[in-house]
Amino acid sequence: MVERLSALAQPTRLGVFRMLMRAGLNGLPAGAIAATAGVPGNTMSTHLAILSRAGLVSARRQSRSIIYTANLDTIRDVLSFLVEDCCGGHPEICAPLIKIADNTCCPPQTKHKPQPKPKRRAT
Amino acid sequence: MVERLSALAQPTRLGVFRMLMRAGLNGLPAGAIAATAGVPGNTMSTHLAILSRAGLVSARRQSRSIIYTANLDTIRDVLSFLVEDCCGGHPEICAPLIKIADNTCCPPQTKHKPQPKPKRRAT
DNA sequence: ACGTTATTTCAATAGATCTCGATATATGGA
DNA sequence: TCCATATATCGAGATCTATTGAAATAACGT
Repeated sequence: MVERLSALAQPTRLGVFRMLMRAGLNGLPAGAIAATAGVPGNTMSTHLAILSRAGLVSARRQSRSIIYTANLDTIRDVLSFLVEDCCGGHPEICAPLIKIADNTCCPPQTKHKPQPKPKRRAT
Repeated sequence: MVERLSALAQPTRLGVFRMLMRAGLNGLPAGAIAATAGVPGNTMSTHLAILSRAGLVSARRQSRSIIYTANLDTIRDVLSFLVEDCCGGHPEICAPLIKIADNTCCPPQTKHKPQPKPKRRAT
């Protein structure tokens, strides 16, 4: 589990992981990922290997390209692990956590990204 | 966000975070946390400072002890960030993620939610 | 004030990680 | 086969992280 969190705890890799989450089942080839992230191919290859070793992404070859896809089951395990037993007999405490899936992951219909709420006035 | 994930990507700190998630609103004093984890006080203090700077835990003084508590809002943001836009128009793909809160965080046998969930069709 | 307990901060070292040039491997086409 | 494309692996230097002894700070009791 630490390996999985470590894999995500790096700016380039976190960006790649989210890119692949959005890309869905189709995934993306290594070259496109590197180009989008603005990182040399060999550097990205190292990062992808780390994500892959952590089980967060899967790779398949398609002709000359290697297509990477996010592994939903693994990320589910990571999230579950973090909130495991958090309620300790007081489910109401965890109410904020329960809304994650419905509000963020699979927003009802038109809603997509959570809009940044204006907390303070811009100066 | 990388700072938050980095804070969790270390065995001692991940253990402490989960310990505090289970401890709930009462939290635990630094000394007890260090003793339970089997780590010297100053080492644990460093780890707690990292979790605190990342916003994952909060600290309050109570007499001579410093009581640490997990910050549920922050961990919710972390989880949301990871699964953001994961569905890309195909909510069924994310079905595994939707079950996290209900199955792991607040298991059904102790379930007692403040408001019902008249939401999507479950399978 | 003094001593005791609880925790933090400082400083130094050991170890791990990030990046990228050079090189190697794999695929497809002529 | 030879060449071009796509990606992976190696190696080394720079940077970051983890740990802990020693010293500092904070609160309480006497």
